[in-house]
Amino acid sequence: MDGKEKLIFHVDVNSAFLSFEAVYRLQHGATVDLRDIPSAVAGAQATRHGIILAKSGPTKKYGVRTGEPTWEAKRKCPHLVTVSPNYALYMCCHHAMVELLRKFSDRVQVFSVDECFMDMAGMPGADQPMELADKIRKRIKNELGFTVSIGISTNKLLAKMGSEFKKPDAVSTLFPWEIAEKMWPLPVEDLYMVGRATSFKLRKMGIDTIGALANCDLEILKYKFKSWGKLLWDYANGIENSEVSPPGRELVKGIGNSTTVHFDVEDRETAHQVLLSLAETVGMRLRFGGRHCRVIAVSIKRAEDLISYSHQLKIQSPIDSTAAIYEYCKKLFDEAWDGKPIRHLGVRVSDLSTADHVQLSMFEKDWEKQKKIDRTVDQIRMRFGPGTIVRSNFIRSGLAPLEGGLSDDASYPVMTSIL
DNA sequence: TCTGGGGTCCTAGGACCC
DNA sequence: TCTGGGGTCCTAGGACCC
Repeated sequence: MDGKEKLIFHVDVNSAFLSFEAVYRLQHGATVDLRDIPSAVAGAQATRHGIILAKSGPTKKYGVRTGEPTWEAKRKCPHLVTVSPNYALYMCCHHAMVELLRKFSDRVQVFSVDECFMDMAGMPGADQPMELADKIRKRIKNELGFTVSIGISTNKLLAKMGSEFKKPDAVSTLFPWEIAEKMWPLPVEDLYMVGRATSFKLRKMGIDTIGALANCDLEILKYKFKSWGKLLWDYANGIENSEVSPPGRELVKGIGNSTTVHFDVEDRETAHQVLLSLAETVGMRLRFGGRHCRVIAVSIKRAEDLISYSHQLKIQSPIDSTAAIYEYCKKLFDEAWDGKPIRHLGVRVSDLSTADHVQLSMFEKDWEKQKKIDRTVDQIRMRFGPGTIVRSNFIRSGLAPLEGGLSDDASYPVMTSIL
């Protein structure tokens, strides 16, 4: 803004979950490095969570993709070694990396569990960006044991695109004057924010590369894609100027919890039970964050065709109690459910407010008594662990009393359309 | 024993008001 | 009980990201 040249780094952990896992195992006496063999982090198939969450380099060669069902991956790669995810470990690695990065800049933006932006303008060594990035890369490798790819540029978008160029364990630049040479020849789906649907439409228009998109008539894009068109065109031309947001926390807009139940849910009571376990976690996270919500939503995924639908409700006065959330969830579910077997259920709250003073509407139930119960339960769970208090109706249900994690990974801001 | 779970933002359409 | 328009709020669904 003040005419000073910007310098942004994007740091991306290579095969994050798998690398974290590999390092941990080596530190605990493993003789094989998971990164050197066909391996993957995958959910448990028995509970129908069986998809590939991260894969090693050798696995990549078999054409295995992240997000693909484990059985399919094993068909492509019969000797695939799979390990279960360990989110607590990933958060440890994440924190360790952020801590290290903060030694190089006071402006580090956590972007996800494995990605950070760094504003390096004016930092020591910033006059030699390649050398500086290399120093960071080496320190992470030596001290933390995993490798990263770093992209260097003058804005976040270009830095992020740049970090894709060379991996693992590498530093690349994508300065504005390198866009035409380095970014424009790439297939259009390599551009950040061009997903399946957009890529399909662009290809149908004859736009196959990022360069073709960049040189397309902006008016045509705006006509076809509305506000998306402008964003796509800007990104293809390397235009993006958001700040590396400071460590201060951006407030989360919504809190959700959903689960694929390990059997098909075919009756209302069981569905309610699952909703309760989801509402418990959502409620706790809401209260730990000192927030209340005004919108409650339930989502349902059908077993037969995996199609999801949802139902939501906006209420007058903000709530944060588990019992209140659960009551609304039951109502929403009963109104929305088509009666067909369910694979997946979700609870999500939004329109959040800070909990300072909450006004009670005359027309809605007084949840004050429930709030005291919640608070007590929360305290006990915090002191003695989440499993110490379980609602009696869960004991013989075969369902987890608290669905979803309470780890603080969800509290990290996720990437949005505006970087 | 087929495909997870956590987010954000945008848009279309309907209800309702002036 | 004819016609038009603008604005806001709400809901459902779709797109994208990691």
